[in-house]
Amino acid sequence: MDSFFEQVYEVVRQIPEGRVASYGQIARLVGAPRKARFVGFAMHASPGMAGGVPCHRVVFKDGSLAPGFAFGGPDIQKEMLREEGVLFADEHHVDMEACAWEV
DNA sequence: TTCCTGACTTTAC
DNA sequence: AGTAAAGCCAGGA
Repeated sequence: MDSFFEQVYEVVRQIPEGRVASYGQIARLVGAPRKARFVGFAMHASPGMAGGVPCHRVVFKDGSLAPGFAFGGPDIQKEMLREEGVLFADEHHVDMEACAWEV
């Protein structure tokens, strides 16, 4: 697959544990800062962790999660990230300052 | 081909 | 700080 989605998957796949990246950040890494929306769509269509795509490490630019489209609830995703060592600024906001994925 | 939709981002109130 | 509207690009019908 040479589609834009594959590029997103490869980038997301490189996100280490305890680290989170925003959609715009990933979009910029693939060379398309305007396609942030498609990054999210790619996550939705992604095979998940089974395919090496930890979509739970992908959050909004402000660190908030996706309510209603997460793994059965943003609380689950939050707990998963917390288990990996991701710090939280709020109950539904990740501390991007401390856990922002740096290339 | 055109029209519609979408895990986003930014700006404005 | 929180909510609302506009802009953006690619894919599906």
